[in-house]
Amino acid sequence: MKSTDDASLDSAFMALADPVRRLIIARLSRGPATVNELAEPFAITKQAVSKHIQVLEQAQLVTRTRDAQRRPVHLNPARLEALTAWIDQYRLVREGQFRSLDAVLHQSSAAASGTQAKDPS
Amino acid sequence: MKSTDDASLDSAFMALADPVRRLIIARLSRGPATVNELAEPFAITKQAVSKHIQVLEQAQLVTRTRDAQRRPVHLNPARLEALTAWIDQYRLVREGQFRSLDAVLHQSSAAASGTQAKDPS
DNA sequence: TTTGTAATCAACCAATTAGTTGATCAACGA
DNA sequence: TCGTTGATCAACTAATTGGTTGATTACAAA
Repeated sequence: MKSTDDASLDSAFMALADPVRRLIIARLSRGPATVNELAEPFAITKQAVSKHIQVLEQAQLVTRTRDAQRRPVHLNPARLEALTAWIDQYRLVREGQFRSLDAVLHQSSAAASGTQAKDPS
Repeated sequence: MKSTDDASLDSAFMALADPVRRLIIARLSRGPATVNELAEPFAITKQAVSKHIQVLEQAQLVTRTRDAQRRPVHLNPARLEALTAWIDQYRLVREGQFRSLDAVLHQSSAAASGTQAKDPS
């Protein structure tokens, strides 16, 4: 199970695509917390927050431990790191290079093969 | 308009939470492309890909230029950078520190105030 | 055992989303 | 002007999501 699986990235980015879940992440970066503690700042029910945490857990962005009837939620920084790793693949691409070239690209794409950017992998 | 607005992060992470859109990003990192070119590898209609690109454009992850009847799509690496910036806020958090501490945290949370991690902002 | 608390499960609703098909717009080439 | 190509718009369907309320499980304290 690589940490940059397609489905894994799916669930992780999806999990972060919600302001409530991002605030939960921010809160957990200052230490673990229970569902009740996490739910407090929000104007939604505890059940709704519990669902959000399930989403984060499925995305492996957080883990839960067991302690009596409490189930403290912990941040999993390793998974966040996997996301930056994915993004960095593409944001490090040379920027302006193609911007002025694209007018030529589609014109020559049929005629001249090899001028188009080819897969550098 | 800061690049790390709440709504802005919303749309950006949401945009990346789809394998088709991530593949489009990957493709665009090798240079701009038209909708038809981007749609080719996928088993969905061109209209569907056009919608995906609209999502990426709203998230400001890509931009479009105008060239005759073609509308080449370009990657916007600056926006990707904003995402890594957000993530890095939280993934750089000290890891193991709280993991062993949380058993104490909830026990002392009611009695001793101030021992709990408080907002460092 | 009974009571109280932390959290989840289950069922349901409203809103959004990804995809489709069909029609339309815009620009080029003959 | 007419036909072709690139791309979007519009309307619709099926599936998913975020939220609710009410019931239930698990544990601890009395």
